[in-house]
Amino acid sequence: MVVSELSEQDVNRLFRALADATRRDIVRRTLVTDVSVSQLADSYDMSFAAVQKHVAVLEEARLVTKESRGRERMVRGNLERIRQAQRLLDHFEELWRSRIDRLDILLAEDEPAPPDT
Amino acid sequence: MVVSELSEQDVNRLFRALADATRRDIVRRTLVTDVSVSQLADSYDMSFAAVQKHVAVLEEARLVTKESRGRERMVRGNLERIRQAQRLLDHFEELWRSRIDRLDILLAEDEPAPPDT
DNA sequence: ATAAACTGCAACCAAATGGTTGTATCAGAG
DNA sequence: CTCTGATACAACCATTTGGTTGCAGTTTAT
Repeated sequence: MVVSELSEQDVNRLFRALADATRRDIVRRTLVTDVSVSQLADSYDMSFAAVQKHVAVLEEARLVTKESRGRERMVRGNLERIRQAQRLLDHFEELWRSRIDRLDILLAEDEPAPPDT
Repeated sequence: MVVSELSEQDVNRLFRALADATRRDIVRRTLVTDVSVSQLADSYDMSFAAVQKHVAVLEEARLVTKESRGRERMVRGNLERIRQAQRLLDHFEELWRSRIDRLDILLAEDEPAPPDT
């Protein structure tokens, strides 16, 4: 189980960070190329401080990292975190498959349902 | 592009709905088997109304559907919505790949960068 | 017909979110 | 050294969120 690295709190932060269009856009841009905070701020119709807060949220969720370069902080998207989110969603798929399996078993049996677990 | 069905608002709701441990658990349970709202409420250490609100959030995000059965409302997880979330994350992966491609091009060239697009 | 179980919804509350402005720090340019 | 650009951070504010209690409406059971 590769996902056990993540606490429930971590998962909360991860999905919450993705639940904002500006932040998703920042992640997209910084996955393609490193961008400074002020470059990002120029792109959105809000204050520098607001963009900075979004970056901070993404950083706490570890969806981006920051690296000092002179007086700028370059923001870089962290693909590994995206992959962790994907793995979490994969688990939901597996659960769903288990429902199908249970149905199959029921259909294949003419005995009463087996003791649970 | 299969994801264009989703507005930014839809995506916000989708990820926000997933950003709560109780709601994720409800989705997991209702993906495996249909469960009534009161059965769900029994499982968590909060009021019935609180659980009902969580279900409502999931319903708005279309992560679950409800179906009347007698006096109960059976909650059923909607895998398709999970898959849409996965596709959204896949797009992030593709963007990241484009970064690599760009690097490859730069390394392979000794001419100045080609006109973009 | 009554009572009990299941649900929906409104009103309320504390805390978190997403934005603002203002001030301070820090690195680079003149 | 001084000015400017880039960032950080605090204080503040409106709205949303996640919880509560209370009440009303339906469906089932007695």
